[in-house]
Amino acid sequence: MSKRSLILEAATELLEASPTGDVATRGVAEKAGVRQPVIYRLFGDKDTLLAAVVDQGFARYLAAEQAAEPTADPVADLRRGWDQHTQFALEHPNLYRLMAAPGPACVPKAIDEMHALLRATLERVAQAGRLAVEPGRAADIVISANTGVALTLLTRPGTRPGTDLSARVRDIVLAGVLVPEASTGGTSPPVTRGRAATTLAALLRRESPCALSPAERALLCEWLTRLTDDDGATPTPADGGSRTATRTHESRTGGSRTTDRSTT
Amino acid sequence: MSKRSLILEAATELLEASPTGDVATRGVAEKAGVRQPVIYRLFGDKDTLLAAVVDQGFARYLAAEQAAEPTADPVADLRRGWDQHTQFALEHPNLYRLMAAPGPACVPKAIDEMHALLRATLERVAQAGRLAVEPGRAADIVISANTGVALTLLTRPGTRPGTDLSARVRDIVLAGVLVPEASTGGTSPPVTRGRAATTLAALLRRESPCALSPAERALLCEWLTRLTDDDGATPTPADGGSRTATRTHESRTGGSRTTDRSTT
DNA sequence: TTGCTCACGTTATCAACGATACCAAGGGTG
DNA sequence: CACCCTTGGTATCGTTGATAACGTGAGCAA
Repeated sequence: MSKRSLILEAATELLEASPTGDVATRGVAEKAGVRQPVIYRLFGDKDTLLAAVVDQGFARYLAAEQAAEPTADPVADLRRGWDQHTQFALEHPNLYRLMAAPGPACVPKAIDEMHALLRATLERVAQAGRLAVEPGRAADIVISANTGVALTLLTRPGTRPGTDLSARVRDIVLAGVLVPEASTGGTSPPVTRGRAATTLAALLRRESPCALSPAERALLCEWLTRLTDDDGATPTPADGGSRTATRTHESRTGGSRTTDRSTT
Repeated sequence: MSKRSLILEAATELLEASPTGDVATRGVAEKAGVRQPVIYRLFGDKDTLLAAVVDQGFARYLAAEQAAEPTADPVADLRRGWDQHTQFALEHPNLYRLMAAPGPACVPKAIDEMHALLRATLERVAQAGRLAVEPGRAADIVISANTGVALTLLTRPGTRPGTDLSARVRDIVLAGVLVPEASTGGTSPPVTRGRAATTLAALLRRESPCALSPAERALLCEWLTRLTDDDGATPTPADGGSRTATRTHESRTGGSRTTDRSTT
């Protein structure tokens, strides 16, 4: 095994085991069985070394994802890609932070590869007539939102445990990027049980006089919150694919002023 | 001016002017006109100092935003908040990176304040009947996506210049979180408490699987019936202006959906 | 006044870090 | 053999975060 690979492997292991998310070149050299200046001879810089570590880690991840990608349903692939992205971030927090929020030396290679892979999937989605925006822009949109969700989950683990933030944002973003699936019937009624509960809870929170006692009201609000969670059917991964676009938001809420006119 | 403020100010200026996004305690001390150990006496740690810098910077931003917030149209406030968030990130990249991707010492205060402010706006949106998910979760969703967009714009300035990524993701995310305007096609639904209770009760009566136990459900239905009875009560005792604003936004701007499919 | 504590600051220093200068084999090639 | 280039090692520099030890002046009791 080449010394470069040894150093890369040692740096990867130390980085993933580091509580601070940082590694020292001396530690890497010692673990790799070489002297410190060898690192600078092979990589030239610590940032370059870390960039190589990130690139290698993401290359592995992307290879694994690319291997299992092509399915008959490109939209399902899209959703699976989002979930794997989030899962990878949670499993490799330090690596992911280095990629998502780099310092001076950027790491464009990993992101670009990821962008390319996502774009390929989006291209298949577009060929199926399901994509609503240009694939490149859609890839930017999806990657941005996915990165934000992953970083939120990383840096704030106490963010409402049990709330599957990633799945929620995924459904929202994909629904905004995809063409709504053939809506059942003419106008699909978007009034679900969860929304009704949300509206009622908000109204209850505001107004004071009520037909219920304060204790009843408190319990009612708690129940309404629980009802807010399930929008009718729990999003099981088996059925979830079809629900992606059932949320037809056919009127883009407000100001697409910049989207239509100026893009040319 | 206290030495603490001097140090904070010096650290802020150095941080914003730093190309690497990092500052040295010696530089901060020199600029503040004090000796280095004073920093450790006042803050105890470099991470704590940086956390204080981030908190102060975000407090200023949040104060400015909070001052200009309350408008008649809460949805418009929501959109403006998103844009100001993105703009602030672009204007203060180092500060924003420290907040969005912190190291060992987290900076929960700034994010929590931001979350609270956004949640207040979302509460007003919910009271207008425009919110589709629980305000707390909606705040998580919006902040996550907004952070991801801001970090993407920061770390990759070459991301398709001219494409207003932030506005696109904003429209998508808000469309996924809000109730579609004029969903029933006709007039805006008068969001009274009794009507929401009626809707929810009807939905509960129809669908069987539920997050509540049968006993809880029965009691909930009874309460909803009682809430339905007081339908004639005043919908808004104090602020009557909020409801008039639910329709201010124009409905649509032509199909932005299938416009640029053919770009390949 | 004297003696004491305590908050505040300074000087000097440590340990770890990234990075570099300089040297020492090894191995082809003429 | 001499020559050069690659590869690696030794020793070291400058900087950084952080700390120990000491000094100083205000407030306060006896």
